[in-house]
Amino acid sequence: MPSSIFWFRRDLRLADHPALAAAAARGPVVGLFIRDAELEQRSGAARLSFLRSSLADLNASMDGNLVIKTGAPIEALRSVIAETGATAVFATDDYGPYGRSRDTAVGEALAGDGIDVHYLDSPYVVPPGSILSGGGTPYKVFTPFFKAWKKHGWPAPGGVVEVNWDTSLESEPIGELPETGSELPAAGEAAAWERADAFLADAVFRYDEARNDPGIEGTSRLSPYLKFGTIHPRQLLDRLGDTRDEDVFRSELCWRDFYAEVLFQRPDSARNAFVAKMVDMEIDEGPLADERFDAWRTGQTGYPIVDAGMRQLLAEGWMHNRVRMIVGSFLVKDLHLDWSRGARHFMTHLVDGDLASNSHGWQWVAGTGTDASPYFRVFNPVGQSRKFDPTARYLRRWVPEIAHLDDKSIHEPWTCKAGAPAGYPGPIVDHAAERIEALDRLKRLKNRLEEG
DNA sequence: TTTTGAGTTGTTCGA
DNA sequence: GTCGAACAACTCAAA
Repeated sequence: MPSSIFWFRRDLRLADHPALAAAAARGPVVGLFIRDAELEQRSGAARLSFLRSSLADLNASMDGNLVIKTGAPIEALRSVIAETGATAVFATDDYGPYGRSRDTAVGEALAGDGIDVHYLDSPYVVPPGSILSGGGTPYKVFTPFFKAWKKHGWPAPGGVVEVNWDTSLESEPIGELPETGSELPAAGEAAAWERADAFLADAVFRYDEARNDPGIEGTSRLSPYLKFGTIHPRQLLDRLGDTRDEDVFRSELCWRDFYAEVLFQRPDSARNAFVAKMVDMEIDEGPLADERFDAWRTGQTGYPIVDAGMRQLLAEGWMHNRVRMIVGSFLVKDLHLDWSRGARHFMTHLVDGDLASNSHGWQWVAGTGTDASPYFRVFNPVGQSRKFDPTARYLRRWVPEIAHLDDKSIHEPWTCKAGAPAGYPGPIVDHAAERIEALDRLKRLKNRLEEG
């Protein structure tokens, strides 16, 4: 039997892998990863480094038989087909805008060459497009989607796939690990399970509360592994019980599916407001806006919780989710900048950067997304800091200039009796004033819509 | 078709 | 310090 090619993309694991199992059932398999310059350009150093470490781990699990090719996917696939005489290509289906158009083009081209192309399974619990509301339309609200998703169900995870790897090809290099200056998590399938086991044995049972405290390890930290498929969400669901806290974690996995579904239905929503009328919202641009964006980006806004988050992002390629919301709200509602500007910065630096979750997380914060959240929801960066980091453990870790301040004034150093600490900026804007400005802009938008 | 209930994560004000 | 109400009205999803 001639070999099949298994084309790895966002599924860098050997367990619970239906698409790989389908390839393996057909005979020898060339395990291929294509270094696509188009995708590498979109990754910052941290994500690229994590990806390459994940590939190195996968290669080790495959006894060194992972084949790397560099170039446009169709050319790389044709060259492997020419070298091995492979007659079929298998891959896990991709539902993002770039992946869909790439896979359609590749599928048509290879079909023309007489090659069988199979896209199976997905990186999600339920593949996008499978869950529709009673009216046959896609869901736009999370809660009914969550209910339908649970009702729909999912297959039990499979075991490790036994593969007869085709060893005839020389591989190109995985690529250097770019210098990031970031502390990245350990990559690979075993590392994913180490993290998952630790989380599922302990923090998951306090998840509802603990996930909101950025000063402790209360979140799963599994997002980078889910991004590259070193673990599949099915495998996590299979380990969850029915306590309230476990159900909250289950809902977080469902959010990942939900946003993939929304992006699948509306590919334009990666860059543009999901709610069309919000594109007319007034945003600030120009030199002052750029200066403020730079202060935000580098963690120099004078609001400790915002600066802590932005610095954590640069240092770890990751930011605590509670803090993602706070810095997002600050960019959009205090600085009046376009959410997509913040989203692009996140996508550059996040190790777990996922287009669907990132774009729609930002749109939720900006009020341009799928939920009908009340317009007066503006995060207060001081209030959030006091509420969720009461002992300032997170602030002291990431903003050492103010670490000596007491637990009360550290959240708003400008109120410090001894005067503002040296080496830390004063607040670049006044939150109370900018909150009112944000509400005014929404009011003005509404008035314009009513007139027009 | 119409009706009804509900909607991730908030803030502020005043009692 | 704590608590409930107001914020302002709209869209979605199901019955």
